[in-house]
Amino acid sequence: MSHVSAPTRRSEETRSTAYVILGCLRLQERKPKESQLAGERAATLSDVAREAGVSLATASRALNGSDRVVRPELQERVLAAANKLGYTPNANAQAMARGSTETVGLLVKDISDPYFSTIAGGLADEAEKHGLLVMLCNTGGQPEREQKFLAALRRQRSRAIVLAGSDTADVRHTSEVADLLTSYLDGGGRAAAISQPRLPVDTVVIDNHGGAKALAEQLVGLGYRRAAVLTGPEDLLVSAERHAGFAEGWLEATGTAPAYVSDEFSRDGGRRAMTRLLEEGRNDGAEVDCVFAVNDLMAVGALAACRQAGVEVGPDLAVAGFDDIATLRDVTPGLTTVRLPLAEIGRLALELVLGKPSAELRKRSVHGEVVLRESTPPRS
Amino acid sequence: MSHVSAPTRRSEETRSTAYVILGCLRLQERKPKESQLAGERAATLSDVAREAGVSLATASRALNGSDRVVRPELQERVLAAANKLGYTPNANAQAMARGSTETVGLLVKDISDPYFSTIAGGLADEAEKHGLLVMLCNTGGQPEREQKFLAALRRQRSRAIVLAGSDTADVRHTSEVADLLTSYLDGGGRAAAISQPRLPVDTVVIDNHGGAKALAEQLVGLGYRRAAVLTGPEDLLVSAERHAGFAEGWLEATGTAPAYVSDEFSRDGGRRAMTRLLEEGRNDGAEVDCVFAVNDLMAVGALAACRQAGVEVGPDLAVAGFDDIATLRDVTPGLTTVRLPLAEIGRLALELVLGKPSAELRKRSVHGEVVLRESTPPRS
DNA sequence: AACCTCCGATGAAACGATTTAGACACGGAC
DNA sequence: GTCCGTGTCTAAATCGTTTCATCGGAGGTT
Repeated sequence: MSHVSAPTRRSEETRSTAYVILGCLRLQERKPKESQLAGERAATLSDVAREAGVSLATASRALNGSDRVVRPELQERVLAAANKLGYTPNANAQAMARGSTETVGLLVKDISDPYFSTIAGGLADEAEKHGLLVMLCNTGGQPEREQKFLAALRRQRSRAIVLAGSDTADVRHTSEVADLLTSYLDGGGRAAAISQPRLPVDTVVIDNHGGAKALAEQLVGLGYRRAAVLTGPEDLLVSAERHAGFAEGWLEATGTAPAYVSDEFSRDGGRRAMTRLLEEGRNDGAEVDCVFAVNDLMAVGALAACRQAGVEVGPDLAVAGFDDIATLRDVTPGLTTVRLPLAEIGRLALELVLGKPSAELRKRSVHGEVVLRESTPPRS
Repeated sequence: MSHVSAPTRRSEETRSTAYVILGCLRLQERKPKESQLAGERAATLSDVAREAGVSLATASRALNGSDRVVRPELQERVLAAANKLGYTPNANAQAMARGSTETVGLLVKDISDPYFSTIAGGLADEAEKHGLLVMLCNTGGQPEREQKFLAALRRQRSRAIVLAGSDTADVRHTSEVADLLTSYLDGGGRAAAISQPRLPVDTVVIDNHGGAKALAEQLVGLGYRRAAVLTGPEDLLVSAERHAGFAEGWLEATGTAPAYVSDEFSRDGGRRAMTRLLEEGRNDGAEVDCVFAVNDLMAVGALAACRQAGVEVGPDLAVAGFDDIATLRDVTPGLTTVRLPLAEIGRLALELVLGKPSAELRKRSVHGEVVLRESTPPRS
């Protein structure tokens, strides 16, 4: 077989490697139906047992060596047979027989948001270490979807669930989620939440309040005196906590409370809020020297608004954010923010949810670290 | 029951809603072991059937009404029984009996990379519409991990697999992946790839070459004459394609080939490459007026390097990227780039993999759109 | 030689669904 | 009165593993 470039010349023995030679791998001739009808169904454990000339039980033990009491010689024969037949255990059957799976569910509001994707990355890495698979559930912040996913994960008999999602003050929804969760827990599942302290499960608590407060103190230390906060929707807990923390710090340090404007918890929300803030400031003359956006995305929107309005961030006006999103570390001017170890948070959440269960709710606190950059220079 | 604030007063009937009244929901008293031993195991379909006074078969039909031939009255009785017992179908058992699952696997190199997370977002949304769950596999670009995940997805009898991952010229690895994939396909699975044309499966082809070429043409049109390309590792296909496309366009338009520097396919790689480029330029006097980084992350790194070196991007030097990552749309100066409909690509990949199988390989092309911003002003 | 112990392997019963083939009752047509 | 559909429901087989009793035999004690 000289060159394999003529697809017609390809024979059976070439199936595994020959087509690699081509720049573009070719699909070998599949016969979608025939192969199944021809009794070529996936090899099962009984097939392996028969091939090796042992019983089902022995084959099972030899393969997953649970309570390894199988003669080495037999073990080898079974392994060889499995290999020869291309045996792949059926995880669903295993799950049924064992009564537990190797799957954990992860609920996020929006995986394309770097906040969540970074958490997901950390969690996925940790999961891989434990040999677990991650079910990604993108709720889009819709309560129905969140509940649907929760139900689905329960059906799947997921070993554990991590909620990193929408964290609203919607009592009705929260209570329904709590219900689903407790019945899931009753069924032997494990669950943990990230920064949703209202849920009746173990939680990775992010110190939003403290981080924002520390930021406020630093800003006052830099010489700023009149602040405004760009917040998300009122019922979004993260936003509310950060707002409150900042306000508290600011009040304690300056004796005045910061103003605030709220809009969407997104880049565009930040831009709109900032635009409004600038207009109002011009109108009533009560201009601020410093703006805190409750997350980096909003802060970046604010930067854009400033640019458009001809306000130079840094000299004219200080802007700070929260999260320290990696891809945003290069905006100009460098954005002062509160760094959150997001990947670590994901890792921690999985650790928490896999740790041995305890009667009382476990909490694991994570603190942010203020990172000063050029968007908040010392005030002259 | 006036105020429920005293946990001790809580009785059985309050289980579903009462604790919601508290600011912080409380875990109801769980008895981790007892409840299981007390025969309180999850309700099964037989339980429901018994409760409703019908047979297993009827209960099954009534619930998932496949070939609906069950009397409405009975149907209702079954539904009521299921509801009363809090019945949750066991997806694993269903998967076994039906021989198929509701799960699709998604392999990405790094979910915390906005490129992949945006694709994942699009795919997840589409999956939700089809009632499918997404298994997220974060390969970290490690071949062994990729193969492990593929095997795991096969064990799980995933309905389909989408590969959006590492796309290297490593022939050995690619061939092993191809092997795993074909045996998965033989087992009745479906698979598709994103921008990995060497794999023997349906593919969403991203026109990296054309996009980069178009970008080159536009830049020449703006008056640039001496270009350099910041590439990723040589064996990374995306990088190579974009490099080649840009080079081709540039060569055709100016008659000269662009120089290039390669480094990691990341922000830091871009920064290092740019730094080296600037140094070399100063040394041999062959300075460039325009730099194309093969993705936005590298471009942003390049911007940082320029800033540090005191080179003003725009007036002094043009910089362009590729992808149009959403969170990077606000860097300053605005980054010229080639916009890719990433979410759409994820959606498309799922569509492709769920579409009815065909004998020949299906390809779906996606083109980028050049977006000019301030980082590449018209050359005076 | 009879008895007791282990050790290693096996048979068969779960696990929780779906689904096929069969049973039963009821009418209408001849 | 017999025959044949038709419409519902049930019994039982099946899916692929795990695991709990068993059970046969080898080896050591008395």
